[in-house]
Amino acid sequence: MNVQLSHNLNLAANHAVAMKAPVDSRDLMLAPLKSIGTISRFVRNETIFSEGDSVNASFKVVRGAVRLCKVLPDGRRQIADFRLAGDFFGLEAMDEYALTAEALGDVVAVRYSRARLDRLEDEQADVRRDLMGVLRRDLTAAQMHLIMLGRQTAMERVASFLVQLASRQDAESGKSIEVPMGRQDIADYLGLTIETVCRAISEMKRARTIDVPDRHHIVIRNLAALQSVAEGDA
Amino acid sequence: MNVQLSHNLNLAANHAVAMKAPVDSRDLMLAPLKSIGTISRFVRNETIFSEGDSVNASFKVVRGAVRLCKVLPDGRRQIADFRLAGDFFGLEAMDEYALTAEALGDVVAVRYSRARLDRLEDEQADVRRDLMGVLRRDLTAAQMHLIMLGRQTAMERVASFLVQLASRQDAESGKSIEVPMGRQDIADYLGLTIETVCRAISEMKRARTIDVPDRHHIVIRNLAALQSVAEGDA
DNA sequence: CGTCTGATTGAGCGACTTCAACATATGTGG
DNA sequence: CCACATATGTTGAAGTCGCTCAATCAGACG
Repeated sequence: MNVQLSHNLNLAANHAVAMKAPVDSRDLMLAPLKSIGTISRFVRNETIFSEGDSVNASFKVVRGAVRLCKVLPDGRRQIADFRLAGDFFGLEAMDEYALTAEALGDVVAVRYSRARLDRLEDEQADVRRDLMGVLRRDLTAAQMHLIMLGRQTAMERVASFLVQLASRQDAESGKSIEVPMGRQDIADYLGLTIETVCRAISEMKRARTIDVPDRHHIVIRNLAALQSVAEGDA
Repeated sequence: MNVQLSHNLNLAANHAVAMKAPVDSRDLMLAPLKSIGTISRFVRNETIFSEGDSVNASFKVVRGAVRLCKVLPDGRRQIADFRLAGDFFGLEAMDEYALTAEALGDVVAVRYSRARLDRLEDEQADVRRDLMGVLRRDLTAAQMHLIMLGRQTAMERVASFLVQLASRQDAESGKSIEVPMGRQDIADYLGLTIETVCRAISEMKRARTIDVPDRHHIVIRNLAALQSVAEGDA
């Protein structure tokens, strides 16, 4: 199951693909880490760590999904990223976490003590090299997210988000994708209100681009059309 | 009304700190890099590398400033970050640059061949460890930028930006800060139009929070007030 | 000077938000 | 298993912040 990852990971120019690695590469990498990780479980909406906490561990999602967010004093919330099965989080923190990590649903994760992780990195050069690759990918994803928040319209953001999810789940036209987060989480990730997200989804439904059998599932009826909307091809 | 605990980070200040390496650490760290770097010069608006180019080098700014941006097919532009003296850039790229790097004015930079850099990292563990720290700081800065674009108003963004600049230049109330980029660059960094940036600056001028002797200099008359605006304390 | 580029200000508009009502799950105790 | 409660999602109507369009201004430079 755990095989050393070749670190020549391809990062496609494609926006959505750039945000997430191909699914099969996730479990392959970083076998040496297994020796120092311990399993942690979190229930729905449980806080894994909070902004400002001193850093003593990083994590990797095994099952479930996590949101990384920050809440402003007046309650405004922005989600920086979601972490799904196979993703690391808490890796970018220096001495204090800059973001809060919360379980979207029930979560199983591997916890890596920072002290042990640092030691392992010193001992095994390839561990640090691979983790550096993880940071690079996260930074590139954050930069793409910046463009979305700074310069895309509401429709474009929602379409981009769905393309991202679809890409992550290898879904083509006709397939159904799982949407583990609620509408409010999507809104906070996209820098919109929940109402605007709903209206965008409804409009795509009307345009026969997607179907929504239930809140947590969306059928991609026309992926090409979705991508066009995401890119602003009107 | 309750003042939040110290762990509730001031967004703008946090962002600024995340962007800023202590000045004296810049030249001290990564001394081994000196052996493999070569000096490059770029003129105002020259492209250093373009989105999609295959990666063969990373850089460190010696003098001047660089913008990292992406342009959408229809011309919309988002600046992901500015790099000032002492900052690395192009470090996050995997096999293709995801962003375009352009010289704001005339720029002197050190160019590190990726092949040599990779080799040096393999040979000297502390080089890779330090560069990982750079990536961590960049990622944290990008996450703070995300919050700004997703959840702050125009006034808050402009104020945050000025606080950032001031922090980077160790400026207190009464001091003047240098603004190396034009209004359009500021707008594209903040996800606003140039007009909105102008109006925000004018309003702060009217409120006696700042003075603008010329386009490339701003006097911070009341840093505390500026920070309040940045945090949305109305 | 006149020209050019970048910055500033004003007027009107539109996309997204806000506020409000309603709908659809999901869960709980009787 | 149903009645009710709560959370989450959807739709409509009205308001607002930031954008667009347009005119004017301020330096820089030949």
